[in-house]
Amino acid sequence: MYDFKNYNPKQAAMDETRALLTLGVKNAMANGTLPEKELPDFVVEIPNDNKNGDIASNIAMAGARVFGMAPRKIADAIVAALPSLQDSMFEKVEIAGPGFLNLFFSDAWFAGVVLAANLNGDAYGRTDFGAGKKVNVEFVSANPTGPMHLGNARGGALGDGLAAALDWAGYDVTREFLINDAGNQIVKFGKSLATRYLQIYKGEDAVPFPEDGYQGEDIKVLAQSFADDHGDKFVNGDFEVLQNAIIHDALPKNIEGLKNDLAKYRITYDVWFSETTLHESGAIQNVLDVLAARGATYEKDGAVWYRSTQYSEKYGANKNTRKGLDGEVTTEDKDEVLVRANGIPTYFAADIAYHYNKFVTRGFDTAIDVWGADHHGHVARMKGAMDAIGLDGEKLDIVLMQFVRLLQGGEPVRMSKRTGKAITLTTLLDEVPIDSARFLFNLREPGSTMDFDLDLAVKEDSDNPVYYVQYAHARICSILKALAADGITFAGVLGCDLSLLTEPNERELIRLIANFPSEIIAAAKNYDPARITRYTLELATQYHKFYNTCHVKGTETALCQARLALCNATKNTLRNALTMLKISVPESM
RNA sequence: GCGCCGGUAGCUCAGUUGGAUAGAGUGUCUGGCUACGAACCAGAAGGUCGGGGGUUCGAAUCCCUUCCGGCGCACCA
Repeated sequence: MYDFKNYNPKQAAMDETRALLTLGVKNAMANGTLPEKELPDFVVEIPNDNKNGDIASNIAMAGARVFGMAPRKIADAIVAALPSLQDSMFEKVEIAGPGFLNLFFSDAWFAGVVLAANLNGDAYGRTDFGAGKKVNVEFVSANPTGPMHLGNARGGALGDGLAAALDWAGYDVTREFLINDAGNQIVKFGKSLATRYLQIYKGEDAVPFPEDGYQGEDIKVLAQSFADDHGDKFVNGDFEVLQNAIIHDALPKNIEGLKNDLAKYRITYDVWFSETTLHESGAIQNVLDVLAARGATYEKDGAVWYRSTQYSEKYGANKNTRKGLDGEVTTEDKDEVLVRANGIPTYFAADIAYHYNKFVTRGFDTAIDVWGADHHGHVARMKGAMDAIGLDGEKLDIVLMQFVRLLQGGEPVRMSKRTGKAITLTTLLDEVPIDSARFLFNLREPGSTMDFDLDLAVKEDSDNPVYYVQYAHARICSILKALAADGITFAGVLGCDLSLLTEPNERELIRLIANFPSEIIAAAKNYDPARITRYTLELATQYHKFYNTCHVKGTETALCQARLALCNATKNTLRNALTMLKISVPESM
């Protein structure tokens, strides 16, 4: 009888409104109160103020020009021609203001929300919106040459939250980390390590440190560890032999460290993808061959170039423009090198091969990359490269994440990976509760720069919004316990008279619960999981308001049970939202 | 010079495909625990939506222009 699987109360109401109004217009045209014209585009929306209805439409205003009539007259004609609302989700329709049609939910709609949120339990919020399409979400992908920083903390919360939202919205999601274990930065890593190793035996002044080397303390620690295991046997040997040996020793340790830190941050990946495998398997060579065969490359100055300018233009790439000393502006193409004159492929070549692997080898419908804003110059040419190789650049979506500014004592703390003075993710997670970090880093949409207030994050009190949300859940659990102590238990939603839930704060709470599935879909569609975090704040706020105006304990049985059903619906929704974000859901605090 | 992302209350930020009186938190001020947890709630004050044009029934939202802040324009990744 009750099947609420995938039920999305908000969307259902909007769909029904559209169908009703469309039918109303058709009926009005059939009975002559509206002229026979093509149905205009119109909007169905939720008004800011529910005095203006639960659902509103501008159909009468949108049709003013087509029908050649005043909006209010059109509205009258449509309302008169509507079918009976008896079995609909609505109890009445009003005409208001310049011609808005405002629809008000019936008791049945409110009851349906409470039923769905109770009966669906830990699946409430899930929909089949994404129809099982395969989506790859790649995020963090920090260089294994050093510790992670605060940007990675934000990228982690963002990517993991996005993956969760997509999962709940009905996509088949793979979480992925690309290990950049090849290329120049690894060579630099090796040189830095080897130098530190030699300095241990010869003294710091005897062996100059590379100017562009990694300065961090972590390099010294890794070199010392290598020295502890192998002694001085590499000191007088070939530098490259030492370099390779020490990379081979240190890199797995760093990768293990990345995995541990991310696991502590509650991020577990489905795939850890090694860039080296692209070099070794011939995947890069294959991509170079395909691009060459399609005429997308040429040779110049001993290097292989890709015609980036030509392919990336449709994705918004621009040419280089320079202003000379004489004030004359010149423009030039910005083609990219794929294979250097020394025969080594660039990272760009590897990246094309990597995305080719995602789409062709592994068959993802969509690939989403979460990148720092400093990589935005790479976006257009990466998408263009997908077209160039015969795929579709539109299927590659890049989420650009703006920077994090760390605040401590109200002052910004500057970070720099090179000098090694940054606050690392490891340090952060030692100081800040994980719940707090995950919540705060996922509170802002990706496109805005965010401040991370360290003083606030470590606060375990009500200033910290995560506790406000968790407290709402603890309060619900507390009511259940208090009632159980009096011998009262929740008998289940099916026996409740949900039409008793008529207080404004009850209705408002139900409306918010109803939004949950739509909120997840919006987060998935807009690649903005921060919506979920903000939603938990709204829901907690409304629950606290309900709590202060509507008592559960001490009311007569039927109302008490109906309110228990509402509490349980809220509890399920809060728990599902927080669990999605991998934030804990305490029963008491 | 070219491009990307921002600019909304003192501060931090929401604002859905253009909709009705632009919202919330925080801070300031005033109230509410002898009924389920006061880590809460209610109320007050606080706005030229950076500026200027335009599009239309209607603009924080779309277009043009301009100012300010962050970032990017490598045979680096």
